[in-house]
Amino acid sequence: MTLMPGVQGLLGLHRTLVPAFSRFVSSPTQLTSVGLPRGLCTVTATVSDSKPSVGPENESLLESLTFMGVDVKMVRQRQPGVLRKIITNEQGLAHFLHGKGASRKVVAGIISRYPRAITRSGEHLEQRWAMWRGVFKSDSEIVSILDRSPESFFRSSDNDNLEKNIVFLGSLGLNAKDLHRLLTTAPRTFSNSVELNRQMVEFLEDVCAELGGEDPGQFAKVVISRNLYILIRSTKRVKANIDFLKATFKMSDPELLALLQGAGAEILDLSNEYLKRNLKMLQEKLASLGCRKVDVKKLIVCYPTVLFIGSDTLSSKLDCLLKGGITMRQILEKPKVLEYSTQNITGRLEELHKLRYDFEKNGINILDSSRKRFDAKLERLALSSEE
DNA sequence: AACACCGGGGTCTGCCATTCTC
DNA sequence: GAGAATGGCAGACCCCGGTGTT
Repeated sequence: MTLMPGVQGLLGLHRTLVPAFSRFVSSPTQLTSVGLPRGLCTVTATVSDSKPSVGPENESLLESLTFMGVDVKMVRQRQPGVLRKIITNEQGLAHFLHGKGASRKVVAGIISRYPRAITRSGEHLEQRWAMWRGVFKSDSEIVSILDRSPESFFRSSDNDNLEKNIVFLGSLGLNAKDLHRLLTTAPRTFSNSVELNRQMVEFLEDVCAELGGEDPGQFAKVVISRNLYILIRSTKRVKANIDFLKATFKMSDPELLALLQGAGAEILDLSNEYLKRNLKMLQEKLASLGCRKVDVKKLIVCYPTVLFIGSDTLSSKLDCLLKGGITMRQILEKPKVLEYSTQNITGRLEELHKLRYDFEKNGINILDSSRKRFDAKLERLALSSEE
């Protein structure tokens, strides 16, 4: 974690860029209103008529933000307290982010969506960025995450905690690639308190141990790398889902253990109500199509992702397959076809019908293939039908 | 060469509620 | 008591291709 002590000072040199709105300040971690050189910030306390009960908004800050293209209305709606602050670092933040390749528009978007970002000091930003750079390959990668989710980067001011998280997650056996995927996909994980992350990991280890698993540490690692969102969910939610699966299908411990560290990991973070609703609809739908209870269980065990699919989507997907001449038996045998969009399936069925493709004879694997492979197959079919 | 099996990769924030801190 | 920090929630799949087998 190498930091650049000179950068803070450098930032200050650029404050003259927009002299009228120069409101820079840097303090060790966060901006505070005590012990700072007055000359570095504009202190304006104009009475605002919008909210007389609390302190007035800082007019010069409002002007500064407006000038930067920030959506002040949005700021007021999200974190109104920020607008009342006497000392902020919006220019420093903007300069910092520009230096990392962010456009003016991106910066404005970041501040609009997570106003508290402007309360972070230059030094804090440098330090946090350096830590993220330890995981990412380039500044632009980080900029794109910030643009996507400013809150993930700015919500916590605790850089020590961030470092502890990186160490902790690394200690689980997650390698550099895993960490990269984790931070890209679920950046919020790194703003969680390390204690919260630890709780989830311990919870997963306990689950494994209770089910008679041999290596709880490995289990937790596998579940996390299979479901990158799990650390930003509550243990309450994950527990409810595990209990629900266990009770509903009366699974044995080894059966459940295998499911959870296999394809089942990805449905653990669904909202419990959603999971229940989807299963109920699935059971009803399959029953109406003549499937037995054992068929449903078998389907869930070998293809738990089916529970991820919303009931309307699933229903229309099944209808579309059945209408296209596929049988329920075939779908149960090759449930992966359900992974493709209804639109994709519909299109493929149409094309195959044109060529009088015989699903009875050839099976339905052709529906579960990449676009490239499907097109190649189609070409071959067209050629052979010409003969 | 064609197919089947199977695992991996992408992607997911923005808001509200509660607790902490000054 | 205000604002900051943190926890938790709803939302709701799709696609590709390596590799072993036939």
